[in-house]
Amino acid sequence: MSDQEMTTREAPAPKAMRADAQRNRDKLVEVAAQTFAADGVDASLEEIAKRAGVGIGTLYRHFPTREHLVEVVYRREVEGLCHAAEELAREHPADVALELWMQRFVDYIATKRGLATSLRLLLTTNSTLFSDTSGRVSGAMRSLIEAAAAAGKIRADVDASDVMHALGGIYSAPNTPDWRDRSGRLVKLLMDGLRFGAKG
Amino acid sequence: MSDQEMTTREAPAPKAMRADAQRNRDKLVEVAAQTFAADGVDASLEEIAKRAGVGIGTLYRHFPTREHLVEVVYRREVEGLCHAAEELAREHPADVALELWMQRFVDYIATKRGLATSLRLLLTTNSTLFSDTSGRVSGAMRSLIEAAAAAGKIRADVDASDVMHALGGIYSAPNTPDWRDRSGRLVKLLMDGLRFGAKG
DNA sequence: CACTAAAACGGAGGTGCCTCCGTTTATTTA
DNA sequence: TAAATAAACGGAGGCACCTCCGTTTTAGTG
Repeated sequence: MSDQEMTTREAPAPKAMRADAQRNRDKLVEVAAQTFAADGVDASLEEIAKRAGVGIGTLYRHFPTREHLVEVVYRREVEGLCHAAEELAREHPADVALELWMQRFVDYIATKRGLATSLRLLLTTNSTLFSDTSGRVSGAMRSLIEAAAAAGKIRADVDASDVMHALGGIYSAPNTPDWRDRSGRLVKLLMDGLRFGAKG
Repeated sequence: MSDQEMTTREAPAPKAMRADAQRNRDKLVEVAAQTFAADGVDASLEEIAKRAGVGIGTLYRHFPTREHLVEVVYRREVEGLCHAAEELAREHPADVALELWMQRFVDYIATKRGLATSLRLLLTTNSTLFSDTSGRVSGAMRSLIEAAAAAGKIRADVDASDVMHALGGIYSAPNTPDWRDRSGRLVKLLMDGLRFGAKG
């Protein structure tokens, strides 16, 4: 009711932000996402500020603690994953969309694993973080699966929670160097299983 | 069976330690305990090393992370508390011993509250830490209560878990400046309740 | 004792954290 | 458009972390 802004980009306060502030903030999140992915969540904040082309003071004004920044990056990741689900569904056959999305889901898991360590403390206070994001993710997965089943591309006797459960092994797998490859094979294997007996 | 040492002082490895190493280690723990109590668990490690009269390198050799040091200090605290129970029981009438011990228990709680924050991360991996120490503490309390009850100094229809429960309020009380005083009054009040109806 | 190997010491140095405040820039007002 | 004001910028500076390695000390051995 009282919203006055159309720019619904991620903003900490509902108050409108100055243009340069918004620009810098977006750039910081962008760079932080890349850097965390590449170097882990312990990456230097000064390095992130430098790569984003702003001073360290600016980074700290927007994100008072490292955890704040990590949380925003994580939420953005979830956002991207859910958005990708819609996009893939629009541009590919339902079963292909599902497979491509699951491949991307693997990356998300990797991120989540990395962040979980650094957010463990935060989670004790702000416990809604993981629960509501994982709700959104499984919602996205559900849409893809139902669409694929409705199109007869995969069997109809499974649901999102079954698939999520089948992917559970990714979570517990140790951080071996070939982790990613193995996860990719797991996804392919799972897709074969899903396709087998389609329209049956 | 294979123990070769009598010096059962807190030592990380069963291997005998060089005399100077042991000396420095003990001093560090001693100083760290004081400093953490005075300045909180975020106290500067370099400051602790300096006060202990050793180089920062020595501190890190003995305690690779801050958490290691905090944990050792905490265990020492528990040790002291349990030892105090025996000593007080030896030197005072049973009810006085119990009261004095509970006063000291208040300090222990304060320490534990402070450490809990910094150990929260550690606790997820090493979850035996709090469970086994609190087991020892409640054991000490039980001895004192049973002795006092057996001597007819306090009523016999309460046990350690009742008293622990009654002291629970200390835990949740906010960090007001008069926290300590109020806790002291709570202990006195509780003792009056325990004494009332003794030998009844 | 003198000698030696192994263990422990310690602090310089390189890096990151975070605050503080003088400077710059966007927005509002006249 | 120009001036005024509020907001944001940015980096110097001070402090703490932690590693690395040359120096010192201890505990055996002849």
